[in-house]
Formats: sequence, structure tokens, C-alpha cells
Amino acid sequence: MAGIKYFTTPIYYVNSYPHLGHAYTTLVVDSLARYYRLKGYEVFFLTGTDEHGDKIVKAAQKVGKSPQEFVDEIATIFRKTWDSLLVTYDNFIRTTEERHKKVVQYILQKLYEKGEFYLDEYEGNYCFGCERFLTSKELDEEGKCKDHKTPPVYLKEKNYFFNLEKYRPWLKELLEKEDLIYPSFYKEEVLNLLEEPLPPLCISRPKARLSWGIELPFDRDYVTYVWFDALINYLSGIGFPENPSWEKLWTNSYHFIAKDILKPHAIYWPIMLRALGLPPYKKLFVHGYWLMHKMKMSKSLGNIVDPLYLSQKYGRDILRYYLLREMAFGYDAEFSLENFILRYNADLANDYGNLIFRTLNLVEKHFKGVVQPYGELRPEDLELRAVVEGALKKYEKYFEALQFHTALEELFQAIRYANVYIDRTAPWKEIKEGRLERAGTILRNLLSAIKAFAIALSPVLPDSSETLLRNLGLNLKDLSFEDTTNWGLPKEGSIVYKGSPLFPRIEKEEISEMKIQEPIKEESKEEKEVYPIEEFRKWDLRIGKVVFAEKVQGADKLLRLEVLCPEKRQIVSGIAQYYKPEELIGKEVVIVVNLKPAKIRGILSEGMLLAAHDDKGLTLIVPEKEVTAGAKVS
RNA sequence: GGCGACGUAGCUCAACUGGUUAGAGCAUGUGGCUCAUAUCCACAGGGUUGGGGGUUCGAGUCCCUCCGUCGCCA
Repeated sequence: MAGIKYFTTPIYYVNSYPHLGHAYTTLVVDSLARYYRLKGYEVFFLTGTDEHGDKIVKAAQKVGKSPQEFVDEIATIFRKTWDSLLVTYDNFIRTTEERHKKVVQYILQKLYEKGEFYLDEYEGNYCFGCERFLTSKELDEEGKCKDHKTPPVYLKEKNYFFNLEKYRPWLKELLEKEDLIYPSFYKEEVLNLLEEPLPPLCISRPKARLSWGIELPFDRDYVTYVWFDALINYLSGIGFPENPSWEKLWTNSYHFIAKDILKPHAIYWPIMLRALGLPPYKKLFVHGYWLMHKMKMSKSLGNIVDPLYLSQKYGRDILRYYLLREMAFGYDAEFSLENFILRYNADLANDYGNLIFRTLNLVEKHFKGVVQPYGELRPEDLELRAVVEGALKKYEKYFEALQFHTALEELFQAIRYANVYIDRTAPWKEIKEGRLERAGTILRNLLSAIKAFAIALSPVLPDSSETLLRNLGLNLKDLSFEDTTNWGLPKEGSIVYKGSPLFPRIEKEEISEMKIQEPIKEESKEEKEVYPIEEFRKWDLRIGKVVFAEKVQGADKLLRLEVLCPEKRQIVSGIAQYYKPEELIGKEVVIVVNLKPAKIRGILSEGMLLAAHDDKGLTLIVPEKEVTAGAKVS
């Protein structure tokens, strides 16, 4: 056994569907997991979903589902997305599972007994979007939450707090002396935060306000804060504390996150572990964002940047390759569909795919697919091997340093060199001139180089590598990274198949179609949001009979109406330019009755008339036949 | 306002602790090959490394300053 690697993605919050950012983290981890398995490591790969909190309850309500129904549904979507992207997670943990809740409660109880928590009354501005109290600095000029643009609610309540400040000196020292966080500029960011005292972390929420969470074992009136719950998945997912194997995994733990959740992972989590008496994780790897300048994320474009859409349209490996090749781990990167296609065509279709196809084609056509024996090896043959082996060394070095884009580039240099080799040795020419042994040697050498590429790239291109190796008469399952440099494979006398092109080119017409689509869609960026019918049902619309109407003094647009629906209401409406008061009396109109009453020109308006307007003017919406005043409109 | 990152060819990025004429890939142009997915190979053009100043025998790399983009904190 070469060693143990325990890799985690964050558990994804199920208030939204999987997007490119989720896919990137997950695919990076999957590629690493596959890579280390190939190298003979014992790998444990954990992913999952974070399912508690107020936002989930709200999102579920919005679509008229119970929280449990809702989270079941989205968790399934996440799992299916990863399955279809060939993600080889070893365990999928959900925070609503019993096995997770038990561990959270165990940890809460333990920390409580150690006296880490204290009860305190707190009052302040609570933002439901953030699910926490905000400081005055976190509010904008209008007193709204800067993130959510909504006014906070003033709350006063008792809660349990965790004194983080106590651990600040320890954490600072730890981060300074150990390279826990990579890339290091994120470490600097955290150290910067640790210059200031840490406010206590509120770890509870009163059930009276929020019940969708894990109950505190020492106080049944509370549930725990989602972050406190969520971070623990990294332990509950490996069977802590009951399954003894948790410890060997934990001491080899590598967390992967996007930069937005740096703080909980770099501050709360190590402190929680310390308080528990556990060592910190081994490393925290932080990556940047995928930006979409040319196509902002919008619902209409959602399908294009939807990881599933991309993989289904172009192949399961393509997205993996693109994401790893294009982003320098740690930094932000630009995603564009055009670039995606260019990258695919240049690297996978033209260089790699074509190399494979032209080689296999020659073997199939002239040697009936039979792998030939090596004849005498010439300097150029050995040169190819040297180039491939050199590239593999660099590939390993960069891959293990998470520099995937450089690693892939290094390997592709060897792939390009193989194209140079086939051109220079021109096996088709040797065949024509009857030197079959020489041609056989060249092709065998090439087949072996291709096998090396297929194995080395299998963590990134699992699907096509498997197919390719099968066509070479091999099986990925029986191979390890060391076989990349076994020039005896594929074996003499075995049969290879060219099959159909592994990476068919995406034609130019298709690319220009996309280019046309992008700007058009961009212009319609004011995408109308869609809502479920429950949202509409919130509005109480009624038929109202106008019994009185008069102009509002001093306002040339306003009329004051009295309407029966069936009780009498006063409504101020801006329709004076289109209707005379006397025209309106006796008319039946549509009224929104549960609108918050407002004073207009000092007159109370208890509702609103519905009207249609275009550039010609305005017309009231009226029932086609006479109906009872107060009849519901739906 | 404080801390930090970034700014290198049209695009995406390299260049270890400062060391010879700043490199790749894509895109562009020209030529070649024909086994191949109109693919591949060769060659070429293209950069006062954001501006300015400084240290040094020598700076993309270090220092100062200004400009621009972004992040975290306030």
C-alpha cells in the first residue's frame, strides 16, 4: 500500500441545483481519487449534501413541499449528477441521515460537558438569508443586509455560544508554522482575519423560530446552527467515533473547497476539532470561481453551463478535461463555451484523438489489428520513449501539486511529439516499400505510447481511457500507473481495434451557431423569474363593484373609489386620465384585496385595481358577465 | 482606509531562489505530407513583460510610486 488519502468535497447545500462550481470541486477530487488509486493508494472519497437550515424550509415552502420531501429530491439530483459524470465517491453523506445526526449530537454533548458552550442573551439584527445576526457594519446605508438586500429583523433571544477567541492564539500559531492551507495567499487571508479578536460563534437556533435542524442534546428547545452541523460531516462520513478506521483516514484528510467557504473551514473547523481534542485536517485546498463574462449565469443559459448538459452533449470526459485544463487551481478562471470547443478540438480531437485513430487505422489495415514484434529499435524510437517518460514524470509532479493545467499541458507535449514521430518515421511509407518489420516496430512503439497516455489520463478521461484501453486489448482495472512505462504493452500478437473516433471533432458550423446564440441570449438578460403556482395563490384577487368615485383634490391622475367586494373598501387609483368618475360607478372590476394598505395623498387605499396598459392607453379588467361582488378571481 | 492578489504576444497561461537574443498552446500567414477525425508536420509574423523611477555587472523577477482589475477586512 502506497499510502492513504482521504479526500472530501464540501457537502453541497441543497437550496439549489448542481452547477459548474460544484462540478469543478467534485471533478477535481474525483480525478485525484482516481489518480491515487491508480498509484496504489487506499483512497476514501467523501461527498454529500447539507440539508438543514431556514433557507431549506423556505425553499421547500415555495414549491409546496415538506422540507424532507424537498431535500430528498435535490439530494437525489446531486447524486445522479455525480453518477453521470462518473464520480467515484466512496460515500455520500446527507446531514439529515440518522448516522450524521448521532455524531453531531455526540460532539455537541461532549463539547458541552467540556464547558465550551455558554448560554447568553443576544439581541440584534438578524438576517434570515445569512441565518445569523449581523453587526452594524454588515448593513448598508438603508440598514439592509449587504448580501441579501433585505432588511434584518430585530431579535432578542437566548442562545448557546462557542468561545472561539480562546483558541485564536493557538490557531494563529498553527497556521503560521504549518502549511495547512493551499494556495498560501488564502492562508494569508485567514491570518489577517486572526489579527482581530474572534467573535463568539452562536451555535444554536431556538426551535420556536427554526425547527429544521439537529436538536441540541442538552437543550431540547434548540437546534444547532447549520455550519456547526455541516462541518461535522467530515467525521460522521468516515464513521467517527465508532468505526475504528476513522482515525487512519482522518490523519490523511484533504479538504477541497471553493474560496467562498474559506472562513468556516479555516477558522471554525480547526477550532472545533481542537476543542474536541482531535488533530486538524492535513490540508485545506482552496480554489477560485468560474466566471462567465460573456454568458452570465441566467436561467435561459443555465442549460448550457449545466454540467449535465455539457457532458451529455459532448461526452462525459470532455467537461472534466476542460475544467482541469483551463483553471489554474486556486485562481479564478473564465468559462466560455467557445473556448470549451476550441480546447476540445485542438487537444482532444486533433492531437490526441487523431493520433490514436491514425495509428490504430494503420495496424488494422495493414496488420489485421495484430500487434507486431519489436524489431531493431532506432534512435528515433528511443527518443519517443524518452519524451513520453519525461512527460509522465512532469505530469505526476504537477498533478500531485494540484497544477492540473500544467500537468495536462506537459503530457500533451508528448502527445504532440508522438505526432511528430509518426510523421518522421512515416510507417505508411515503410509499408508501401515493403519494409513491414520496420512499420510493425514503429506502430508497436506508438501503441505503447498511446497506452501510456490512456493510463495516465484515465483519472481525467475515465470513460474514453477505458474504451481506448479495451480497444488496445487491455483492461484499465488490471493496470497501474507503473504500466505507463511498460513498453511491452500491448503484448505482441494481441489484437487491437480502431473503433470509431474517440473524440469526434465539433464542426465549425456548430461553433458559429453557438457564437450567434450567446450575444442574443445575453441581451435578454433581464430574465423574468418564474414562480410556482403557490406563489400566485398568495394574492387574493376579487371582483369589486364600484359604488362611488370622485377625483382626488389636487391630483390629476388619481380617483378615490369605494368598492364592494363584498365589504366596502376605499381604493385610490391612478386612472383619472382614462376614466371619468361617473363612468365607473356600477362597474365591476378586479381588485387585489390583500395588498398592504397605503396612504396616497393622505387617503388610505385598501387595494389595487387591475388594468391593462399599452402605448395607446389603459383599460380596466372587467368580468365578461355580471358576477357577485367579492367573487374570487383565480 | 488596512491587508493581499493580479496586470507578460489578439486569447489562455509559463519563466525555480534576479542571469545569456522573455517561452508554450490556441488563433493568424506561408510551405510540406497524405496513414488519419479537412487531421498532422515545418517555418514565420507578433511583446519598450500596465506607466514612471530606483537598487544591481545584470530585473518580468527586488524596492518606491502611480494607474487598472479583483478578493478579504474595516
